[in-house]
Amino acid sequence: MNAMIHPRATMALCPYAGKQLSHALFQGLTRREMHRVEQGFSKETYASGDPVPRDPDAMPFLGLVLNGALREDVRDARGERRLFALSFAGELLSPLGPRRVGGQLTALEDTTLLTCARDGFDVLACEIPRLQLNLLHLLQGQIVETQRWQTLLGRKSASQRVASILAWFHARQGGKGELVLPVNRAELGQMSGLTLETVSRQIRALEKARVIGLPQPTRVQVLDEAMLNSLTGDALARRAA
Amino acid sequence: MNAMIHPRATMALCPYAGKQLSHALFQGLTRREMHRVEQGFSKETYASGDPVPRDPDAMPFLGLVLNGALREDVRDARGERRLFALSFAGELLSPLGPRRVGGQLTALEDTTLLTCARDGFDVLACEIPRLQLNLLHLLQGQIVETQRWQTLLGRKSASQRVASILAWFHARQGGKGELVLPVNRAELGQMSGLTLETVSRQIRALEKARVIGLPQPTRVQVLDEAMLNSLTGDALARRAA
DNA sequence: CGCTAAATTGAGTAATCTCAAATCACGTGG
DNA sequence: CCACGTGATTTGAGATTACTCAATTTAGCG
Repeated sequence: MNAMIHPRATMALCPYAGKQLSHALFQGLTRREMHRVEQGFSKETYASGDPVPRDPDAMPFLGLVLNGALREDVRDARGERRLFALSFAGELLSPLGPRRVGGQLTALEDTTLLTCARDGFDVLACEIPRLQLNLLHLLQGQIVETQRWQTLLGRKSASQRVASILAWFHARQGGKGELVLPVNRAELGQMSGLTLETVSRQIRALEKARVIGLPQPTRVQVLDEAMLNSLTGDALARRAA
Repeated sequence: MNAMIHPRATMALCPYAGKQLSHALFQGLTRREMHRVEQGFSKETYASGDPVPRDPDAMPFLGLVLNGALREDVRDARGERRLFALSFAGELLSPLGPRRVGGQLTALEDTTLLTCARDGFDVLACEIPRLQLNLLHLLQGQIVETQRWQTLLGRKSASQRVASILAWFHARQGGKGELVLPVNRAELGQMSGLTLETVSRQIRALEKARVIGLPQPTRVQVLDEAMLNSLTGDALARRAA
């Protein structure tokens, strides 16, 4: 994307930045359609820590994370703000329409976001049926993803939850040998429904078991990927006919 | 999308049964569009306990529960079948596309289901933009619903989970004074991530606290709705500016 | 009236949380 | 470059919660 310096939350709009937009939402579109899409969407870049100035209540929108990562915080029953979800490159940013009260998006690293007002998207989708199909595919993926969390939160032990989250980050970051935890222990706990102490103990246990290395608290080397995956408790349970 | 006879499962197909199809998915459609819709969807009825003979893996479809209720079972990591979700009248039946391996739908009571193959729906949605908009609204609602479960499973105590589930059934069944639990204690436990014993103890505790009455194990009288709601732990947390 | 499955209850155990203290990581100023 | 301060992380110990296993009671049904 291009140069863009900003103190806090400056944000540049560039309807078409010269490079191809690449995202599953645009799969299979013709060049003409892509051109149309580029007019309807706007691209924004955020530096690490920048809030995304959007109020989905006021104006529903569709967001695509082109690269980087975002965190979504919600306000819980007691009014506390807590980490609710993370979105990585290639993902759809939250669903659409009004989000939970008090939701807030923040860039975790340098992030490029492609957004489009909900109304505008409806128009585009009518013109480009393929766009609609792609959106449904993405939403489906999102729901499957949510089900994974439901399993995690409902039926897993602390060690399985932590292994699952690490494996998830690992996969999201391309399966490299080393991954970076974009959130601290307390936030890992909020995501997994555990306390920060329990998260810490489980991570250390994985380190002591030589499943992971921990050169720094936020850096994790995956030493034994197979073991990590098996510790998630997600059996290979395919076909049990 | 027509005639199809099934071995087991009493189920009648009636492309158009004379009565108006009423569902949020069809809100705002013209009569002409409704006619088109009626051709694309098929209506099926199931008696209590009937399985819904669908393999979403083989043929993705969209399902609307017109009345009655369905349960969805999935196969967990150990290959065990367990209750995953319930769908009541007016709801969208699972999302779309491939479901988890081993998923199975079963009618909990006399149920009318309106279904449409995924491909057919895409065609319809192109013709009728409003249909697509409505679907997105429904999906959004579904995701919000899933988030509610995520909160329940991740951050609630046993008593809050049980209160939440009862309050949820209560709301789903129209908020009458008495509600019927369509599932047993073990299944309530599977939904809420608790054991059947814990569910039982919590329900009895609510009874002893005179929040609910329990004339029969599957019948619950809501004696103190306000108390029940407060016990869910979902604070009224609006605006805390 | 049995029979069977569901539900309840009890007692002991295991896992996780809470609270508190110690250690570590890292940026700042000397 | 190093001491210092702050916040994150780790560790420990005891309290709680929910689970497990077992026994008992209840509900539904022929």
